[in-house]
Amino acid sequence: MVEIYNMAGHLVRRLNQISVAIFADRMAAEGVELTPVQFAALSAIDARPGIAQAALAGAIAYDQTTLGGVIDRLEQKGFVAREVSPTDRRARVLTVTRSGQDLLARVRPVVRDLQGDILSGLDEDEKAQLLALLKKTTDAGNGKSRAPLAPRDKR
Amino acid sequence: MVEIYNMAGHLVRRLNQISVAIFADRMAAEGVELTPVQFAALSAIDARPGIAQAALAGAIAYDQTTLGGVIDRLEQKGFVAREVSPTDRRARVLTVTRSGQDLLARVRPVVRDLQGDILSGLDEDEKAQLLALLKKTTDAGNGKSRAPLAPRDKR
DNA sequence: TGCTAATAATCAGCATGCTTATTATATCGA
DNA sequence: TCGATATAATAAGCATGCTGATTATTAGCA
Repeated sequence: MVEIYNMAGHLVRRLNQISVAIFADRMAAEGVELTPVQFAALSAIDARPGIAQAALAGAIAYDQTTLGGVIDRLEQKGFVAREVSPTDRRARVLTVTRSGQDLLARVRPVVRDLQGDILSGLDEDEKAQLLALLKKTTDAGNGKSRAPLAPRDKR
Repeated sequence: MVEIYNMAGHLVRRLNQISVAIFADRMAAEGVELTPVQFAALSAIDARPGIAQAALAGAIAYDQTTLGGVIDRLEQKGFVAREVSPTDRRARVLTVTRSGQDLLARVRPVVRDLQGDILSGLDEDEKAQLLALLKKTTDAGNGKSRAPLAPRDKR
């Protein structure tokens, strides 16, 4: 056991991989073209109609550039509308279209249901424990992505 | 709380994101150009000199195509040598170069050390618990990525 | 007010990660 | 041994995810 298999980083990568694969399978079974990332964005916009891209990126911890691309695709599929903000011409304001709402209604129970499958091999207590620990540590590690531990040193 | 924030998928994505960011920070601080994925591959090759790409992909749960690209970059940086297998001309056999070994020696303690930081906000008991649960569920969910739950239906 | 600094979005560029398809080579069974 | 099948690697194509740069716009301050 001189290796990576017990490392948090590796295990988390693996579990994320499993999670994404399960999501893809379920959506395919449902005949729906939607990635986990797209679902999260759509769901979050639905909860905050009129939110701007930057704020949304913060809310669901996506990189702003990445989110731009995600919204592109959601817009192209007709699930999201993107408009210039009336109060800030730099910002783009997002809303879920009717078609997006229909999709959400259809897909939400499937997504809720599949969460349990991601944590396969665990009993209910263990799942709850794991979830609680994940929540605790992600909350603590909050600004880790776009706010580097070390200050931007270049210049 | 009508949302994604308590979902396993979202939390795991976040934690992976945090993990990758911490790794990148530490490597940058070390003046080393190495991603988590590249480190895992290099470390695994070092543990199994002469392993072929397909077998390595299986060992560390990487997609075979993805691994091809990872090895490309490790080879280009001079950390890994790739040769046609003497027993199977389809296969490419991998070994860590001297330079790769030096890098591993230098970076391994840093990687080991950073694992604890990924699980910030947890005490030692909680970290051990989370690690054990992650291990248990990833072991159970093993074939989830390249072995779909539903059979390939197209055609 | 006018200039500077910050912010929102986007672009280019690179690394994962996966799918489908293609090529080269092995393997297995008739 | 030949032929169908399987396997190893790679290519093309798309979706995340991040960095650094650029443009447009806003905010803050002298």
